[in-house]
This record gives sequence, structure tokens and C-alpha cells, in this order.
Amino acid sequence: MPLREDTRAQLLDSATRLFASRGFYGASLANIAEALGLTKQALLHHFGRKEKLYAEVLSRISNRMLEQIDAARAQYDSPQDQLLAAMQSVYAISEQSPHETRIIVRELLDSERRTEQVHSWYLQPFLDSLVDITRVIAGKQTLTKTDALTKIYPLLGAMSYFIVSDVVLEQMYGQANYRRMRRRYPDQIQQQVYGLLNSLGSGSASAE
Amino acid sequence: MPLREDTRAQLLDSATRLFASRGFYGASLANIAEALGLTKQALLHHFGRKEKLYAEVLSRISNRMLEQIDAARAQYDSPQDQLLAAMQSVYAISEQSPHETRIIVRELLDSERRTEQVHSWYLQPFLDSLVDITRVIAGKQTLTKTDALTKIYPLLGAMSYFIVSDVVLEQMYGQANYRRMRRRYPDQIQQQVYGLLNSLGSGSASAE
DNA sequence: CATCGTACTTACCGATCGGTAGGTTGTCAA
DNA sequence: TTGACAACCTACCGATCGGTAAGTACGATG
Repeated sequence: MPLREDTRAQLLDSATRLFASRGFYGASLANIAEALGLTKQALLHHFGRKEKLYAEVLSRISNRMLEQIDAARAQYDSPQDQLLAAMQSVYAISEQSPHETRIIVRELLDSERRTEQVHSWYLQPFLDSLVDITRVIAGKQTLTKTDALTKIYPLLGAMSYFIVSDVVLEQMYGQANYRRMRRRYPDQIQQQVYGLLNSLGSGSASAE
Repeated sequence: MPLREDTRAQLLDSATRLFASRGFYGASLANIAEALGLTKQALLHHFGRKEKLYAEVLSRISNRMLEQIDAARAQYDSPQDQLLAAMQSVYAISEQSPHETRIIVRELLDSERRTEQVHSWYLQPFLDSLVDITRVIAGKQTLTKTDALTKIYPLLGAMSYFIVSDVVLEQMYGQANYRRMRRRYPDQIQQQVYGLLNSLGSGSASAE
């Protein structure tokens, strides 16, 4: 099913937005097609089945996330700097396109149900890469993969949960207050990364 | 629509589980009724409309969350101890009934769509109460509500995101590793609370 | 000019969605 | 004994769901 590469990317962007705001079950093929400016049948013609369309949306997201980490690893030598840079850039792209974060969180929530999906999970390489950096910082022998993940997870949670809360926070506290929170939040993230680095044993990228 | 109080509570428990694992749109009245051991029409007879059933589920959850905080405030005098106790007990009940956390997170995700819901948000009192404790610790003049929320939010995220990830984490890393993470996670939370308390200015409930 | 594949179209399909209408049954107070 | 009401039931409703079948418009290639 060829289709010009950039047209296809545009379609997937729109689909991403719809899956993000309504979820897999909440976003119907008719909805998506309408948003894309074509008919349901044309949409099915290009992507075959709803599941396949969704799978493409998912894999684009996981690739994007993984790219951020790889870039951070390539840019810095010290694992401490790598971790900080990775977390910051993951937060940055999540902030500017919250749709992707929403989809990831929805995926966490729905995983119980849509288990027909291959057992391997889309974000596994992303998590593994972060775990790897963390273990290098601590010294690989001193920290199991699971323990490293336990250390990182609060940070991922702090980022994702805040981003996913955007609509509600703005509605509850007003636009001005919400903007202020958004301005301040990266600092919270950074401080938490410093805290994590300290608890792992020191190196460069030291705090304050 | 009277119905024995505990029977009603049982029905709402089941409904909570289904809304949690499938979402508002993914859980059909027929699904819920089947799980409850009655017909769709009987379910509608008791609750009128799907929205009303869901609203009841939501308000039960927010009440439960608020109760935890009120209990923590009543139990301790120092606001530092109150905050620590509140966070710990919120985490504890979230951990033992992850359904409620799932619903809250789904609510965050869907709020863009289901805006017919009254604008006031179910968890506002819960957040306000936490914000209040935090501001007492820092000294009310020195910390606006928004800034206090910014400080607390990473913690809420760390808790909720981890709990909501249960199925995926267990699937990805195996039951044994996941159990180990769960055993260690409360420590991560506690350390993060200590970090927050330190950044607010010291008091009792000091670290390690 | 013929033909072949792409990019659609209209016309459907059965299943399921939330919800309504109108009984039937059982319990309990008057 | 009767009447009222809660607690169901069967039988529907129109709308929408994901998906299929079969045809059409059209540009490129032989």
C-alpha cells in the first residue's frame, strides 16, 4: 500500500491525535477518517485493519522515544550526563506533543485487555536503554535491572502523569496558573534526576 | 432506587473493576451487567443511565482518597508527618486496589472528551487538601497554591504511574522481578517525600 | 489503444451499542 | 385480600461499530 511518504506521515499524525484523545475503543474508524479528510473505506484501504493502523501509530511513538535516548547517549560520554540529557529530552518532546504520552499511558491501562497484541511491549527497548545507563552509573554488578528500573520509574511517572494531566490542570486552576506550573515543572524533574544521581553514587553532572 | 446498602456497594465494586480495566467507552452496560450477575435492563433499572453509574463510581473513589488525607491530618500534629502519612496511605490503598488509580488516570486522559461532566473535577478536594498541608509546611506566604501543587505532583505521578503499570511490568519482567519492584517501590516514594520536605524547609519527620 | 494497479467510491453486512416500553413476579403494609 | 412498589424480565429501538464486496476513475506502462 504505497502512498506518498509524507502524506502517510500526515495521516498517522492525525490518527495519533485521535487515538490519544479518545483511546483505541473510543476512536472509531469513521471519526479518524473524517479527521483525515477521507472516507472510512479509503482509510481501511490504506491500513487494512484498525489494529494495524494503531500498531503503526504505536511503533512510530516508540521509535521517537528511543531516538531521544540514543541521541543523548551519543552526545555525552559520562553516563550521568547521558541520563540527565535523556530524561530532559524525553520530557521536552512529551511536552510538545502530549498525544504520544497519552497513548503510552492508555497502552499501560489497556494492556490487560488487548492482549492479542504480541507479548513484547513497544516501549521495552526504551526502558531497557534507560536501565542500562542507570546501571553503568551505579556499576553494573551493584544494581540489577529490576532495581535500576525501580529507581527510574518514579521519574517517568512524574513526567508522564503531569503531561497527561494538562487538560484537567488547566481547567481546575486556570490557564495562567497552569502555565506557571509548566514553566516550573522541568526544574522539578531536574532536581529529581540529581537526587537519583546522588543516590547512585556521584560523578559529573552534579547538583546546584 | 433503594437496594440494600451493601448489595449496592458490591455492584459498584464490580462496576469499578470493569470501568478500570476497559474504560468508560470500552465497558458496555452488557459487560458490566454480566459481571454483576444481572441483566443489562436490571442494571439500568437501578442506576438509570450509564453516566450516572459511572458518576457514582467516581465519587466513591474521590471520597475514599479524601478520607485517607483527612485521617492523616487527624492522626498527626506536625504537617510534615501529615504529608508523609497521607502520601503513604494514599499509595497503600492505591496499591491494594489499583482499579481506582486506573480510573483516575483514565479520567485525566478522557477529560478532553467527556466535558459534559460538571466542570468541577472529582479529585479537586483531594488535591486541595494536599496543597494545604504543603503550604503549611513551607509557611503559607512563601508558597502559592500553584507552586505547592507543582511540588507535590511529581510524587502523585510516581505513585500512580507505577501502579497503573502493574500488568505491563509483570508481563515484561516476570512475576518475581515485578514483586521485587513492588517491595522496593514504597521506599522510593518515602525518599521522594523526604526530598520534598527538605526542599520545603525542615521540621520533624526527618530522613533516614 | 489496451491493460494493469492504485485510489478511491457506494452499498452493504452482522454485531453491538445505550436506552425504552411494557409486562411479570414477589414482598409487605393497610 | 388488596394494592403498591421494588425488582426484575422479554422484546424491542435506531445508531454506530469494524469490516467486506464490487465497482469506478485515472495515471502510468506495454
